[in-house]
Amino acid sequence: MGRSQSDPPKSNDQTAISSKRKREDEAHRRDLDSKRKKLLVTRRQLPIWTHQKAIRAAVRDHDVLVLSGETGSGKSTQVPQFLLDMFRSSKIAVTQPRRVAAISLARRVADEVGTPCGSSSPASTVGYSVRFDQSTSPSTRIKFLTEGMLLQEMLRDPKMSQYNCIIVDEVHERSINVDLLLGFLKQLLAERRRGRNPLKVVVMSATADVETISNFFSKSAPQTNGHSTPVPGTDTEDNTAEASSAASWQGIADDEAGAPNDEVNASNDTKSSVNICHVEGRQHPVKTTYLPQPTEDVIDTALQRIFKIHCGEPMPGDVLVFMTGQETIQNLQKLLEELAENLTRDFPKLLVLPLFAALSQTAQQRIFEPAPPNTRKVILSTNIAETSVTVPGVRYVVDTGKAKIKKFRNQIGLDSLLVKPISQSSADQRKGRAGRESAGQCYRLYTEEGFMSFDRDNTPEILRCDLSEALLKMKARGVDDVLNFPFLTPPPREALEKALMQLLQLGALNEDGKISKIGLPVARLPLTPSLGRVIVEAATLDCLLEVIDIVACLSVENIFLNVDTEDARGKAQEARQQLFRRQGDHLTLLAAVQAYASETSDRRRWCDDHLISHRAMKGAMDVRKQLRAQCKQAKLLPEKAEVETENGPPYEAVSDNILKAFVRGFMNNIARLCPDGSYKTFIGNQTVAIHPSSVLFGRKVEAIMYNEFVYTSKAYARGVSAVQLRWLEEVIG
DNA sequence: GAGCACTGC
Repeated sequence: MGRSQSDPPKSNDQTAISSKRKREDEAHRRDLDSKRKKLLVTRRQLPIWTHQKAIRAAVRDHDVLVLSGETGSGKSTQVPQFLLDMFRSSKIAVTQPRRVAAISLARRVADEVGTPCGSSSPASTVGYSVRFDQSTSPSTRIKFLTEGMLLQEMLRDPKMSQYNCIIVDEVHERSINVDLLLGFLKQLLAERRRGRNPLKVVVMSATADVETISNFFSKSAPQTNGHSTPVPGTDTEDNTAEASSAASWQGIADDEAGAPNDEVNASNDTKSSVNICHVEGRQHPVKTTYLPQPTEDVIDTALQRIFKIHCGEPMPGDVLVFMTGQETIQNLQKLLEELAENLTRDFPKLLVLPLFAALSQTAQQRIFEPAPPNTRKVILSTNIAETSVTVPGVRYVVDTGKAKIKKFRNQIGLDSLLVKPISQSSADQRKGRAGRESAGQCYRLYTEEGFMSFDRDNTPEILRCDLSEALLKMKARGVDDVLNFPFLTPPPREALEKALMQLLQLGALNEDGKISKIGLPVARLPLTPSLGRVIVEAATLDCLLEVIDIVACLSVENIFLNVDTEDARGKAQEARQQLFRRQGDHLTLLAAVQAYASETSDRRRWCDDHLISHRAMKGAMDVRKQLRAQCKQAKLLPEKAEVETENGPPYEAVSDNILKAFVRGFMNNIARLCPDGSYKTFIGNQTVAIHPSSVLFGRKVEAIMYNEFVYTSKAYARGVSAVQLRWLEEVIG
């Protein structure tokens, strides 16, 4: 980064500044290097370290490496580094299901490599890319990204030409994005093998069930694009300078994976050569205890177990209790706190902390604070502690064996969210949370027979959700025959057909099943096809800025905080009342965004005064900014649309059009009022109740349109507005 | 007068 000799002569001051700068740079480099050397000591102790040569050889000699390794093996941080010098001229992508993981892994790996992270320096070789936060440099060689981000990149660069290696991590979680990604990669491997720029894929999973994935890649799949002709493949080129012998691989290679390799490249080009590697994890032992008899009352059993641990087990050692939801957590918290009052002084104190996603950031932060002296923490948590949040100091896990699980019923377009038994792998994941720092214990509040009756693995999301978004992404990638797409787990044909029907109805597909002029921008928007369609419709109805504001709110958690105490009502409730619009939730959200955006002095305080979540509002503003930018790119919004909605004409003038735009995207979600006072869906004649969180709750209007149809204790409509039935004809016509 | 687990673009 030194100056070239052609630079103009510098003044003394400039010379002084530039030499100071040089000294600082030098110091910074030394800093990074000493950090790197220190970390190298720890890296060498990781279980995966001894597999380095084998992993490099496997990637060199095969198209796909399937790597299984339990927590603590070091695979997420080490594998990208092992492969770095094999791909000199291009990038390695590493996908993660969650943003925090992508960012923290990038920071860690940057330290280990000895490079600044992300965009902090043009020389940085390790970066990350997640929604709203991209941190890369021209020199980035390892890029951590969320699965959704890589899918988004794939829509813009179908060949993924900037990457020679794609590492897909945490595949065992089986998010719909990971399934989609694996299908696309299977197709892409075949395409890229024919070119000069072959692609390597590494699939990493925490469970030993690597066979399914291995078979998936090594078996041929029907071609999805008719124009491609099978070309005899060449063996993958040896693009590493290292002459590492494949012999060291033999000990680890699985015979079953090695066997089909010989024929792979010769016959059908959707087959890839696959190798399997297993790396042991590093966890402390956890002792498991089951109930002798099933329990009638899990809450009561949990209560007793927590007190037995607290009074019988030595300090320190916090307790993590896995429960189903906010309500049960708060109930148990109350019971525990009452009983803890009566504890004699012989026992340590008890600090009960709830943990669920809807909790404010500061309340969640409390689990990381050290407990006061002579106090044991009991954390009552939802599934959030299973994957997303690591609770420190836990030595005891209490597992109720249940979770709330969402499932989409495509026959009626209804989501159910019900308490169900978890899977065995989920139970083991929960148990593992007791052994992160030292040996621990896990109390399962079910019998061993109960455990044996659990499903082996979580049901992949692709079998549980609305497929319209996934199918539209496929169509946008040119996958015409979605019924024959290489799915790792093929969804039922009925579910695929239903989603195709939905896309046709939205006008996102042409009659021939190919993506339409409307479908293309919809596919690129970070929204469901329905909401994307609403955006496109709003552009023609001249209310796009307003609709973007509403859609932004619908894309984040509920902006209205729950009021559970009488005290919290009163003034604040009254202030919020000013935002309520009689037409329903959509215009109420718009009023809230406009009021928030026009508040220039203290937005946090404005939120507090109105019982509105500041976190959600900030999120909505991020989405709004992104949607506006993307709408400009898609020419839905004029380039110079700098008109702030809050300064524009009153939205009353366009309020009907706003709701009509929503009706276009949610034509199946219309219900009309019946003489008995209930609402029945226009299609299917199902009874729906307006959710208590809606401003229309308890109101009677001619007809309602809603964004979500969720079954919990009964079938509820959420995100509801009053509409006129004649709009339906108008919108369709 | 009743209540949504968790991610992600």
